[in-house]
Amino acid sequence: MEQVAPKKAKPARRSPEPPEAGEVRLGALDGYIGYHLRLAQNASFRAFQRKSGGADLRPGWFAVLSLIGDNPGITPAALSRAAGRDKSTLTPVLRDLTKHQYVTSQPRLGDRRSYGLSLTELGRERLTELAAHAKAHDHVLDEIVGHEKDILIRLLRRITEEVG
Amino acid sequence: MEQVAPKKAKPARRSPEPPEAGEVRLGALDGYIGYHLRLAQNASFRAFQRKSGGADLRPGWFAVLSLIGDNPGITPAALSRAAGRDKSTLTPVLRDLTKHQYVTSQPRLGDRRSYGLSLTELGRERLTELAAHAKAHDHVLDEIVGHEKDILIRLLRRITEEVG
DNA sequence: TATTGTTATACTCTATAACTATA
DNA sequence: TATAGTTATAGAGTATAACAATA
Repeated sequence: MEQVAPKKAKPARRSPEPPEAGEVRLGALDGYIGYHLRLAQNASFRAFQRKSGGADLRPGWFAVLSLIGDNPGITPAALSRAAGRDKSTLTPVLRDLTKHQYVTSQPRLGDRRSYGLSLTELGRERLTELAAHAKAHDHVLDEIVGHEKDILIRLLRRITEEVG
Repeated sequence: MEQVAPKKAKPARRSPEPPEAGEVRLGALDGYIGYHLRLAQNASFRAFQRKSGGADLRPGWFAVLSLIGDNPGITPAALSRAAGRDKSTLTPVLRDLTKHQYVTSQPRLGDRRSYGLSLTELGRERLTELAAHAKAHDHVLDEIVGHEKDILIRLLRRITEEVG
């Protein structure tokens, strides 16, 4: 549970009276799923950012690009539902991805309010590139959880679907 | 007073050609621990916010209050390490908690740069109250994961500690 | 020199509300 | 009336950098 940057760890070892560094009691917090969920997600997210920071990989891009790649013609609304976020959060992402020529839109025949999204050739290349980073990152997670990965994903998915 | 549960689901059930609502393929994303971690944490966080919004329960308060309660005399720096966030993020939280009379500071005898934190009687009451909300929320999570709670927490903790 | 706590600043992710153009 | 997409605004959570005081 240390900082992200260097490895200057060196237990202060003073601890005159009050609870110091490593010996803090988590107490009731330790039994909360929500607490551990937050810590783990945060740690994972920061590690991911760190690892891909140099590659112009916005954390929000990969999931969107990947979903479009697997669902050519998908609409922004369907995308937002699949990604579990509000449609308004997608607008800037899609604008960026379009500006970078990773994504194109086609008008939808039956509904002029909407439009279908798909990857350009460039977008496909970009996705491949980003997927390599994501895979490397997730590989670390895979190693940490080992053979219990299936259980973990099943539980997380259940939380996503049923919490409310 | 305003209920936040509109609950106006309305399955569109049209799906002419492109991937619509529920039938989106997650594709590669589905195998990523990081992806499910993010979705689950987000869903859980929002549910928690929704449930406790009326009670003036800032999501960031409970963990801090709880940690101080379990570690009287803890310093802000130790607190930040225990909570896994930067010390600068604690300053405003502690200011609020102090302003509300939930937390007090005592000077530290051996180190005049720092100070020890502890709960006031009011803070202890507040913590009890917040803990009830948190417990209710986490109870939902408990039910979702069932008997595999221990496994889940163990895996999450391992991720928190080892990712990097 | 290193650490504690504070301040200033900024970025990401996300949400709600209001608006348009359709449907 | 309801939905799709956009815009504007807001808030939570977090980070980094620089600073003064102290170690």
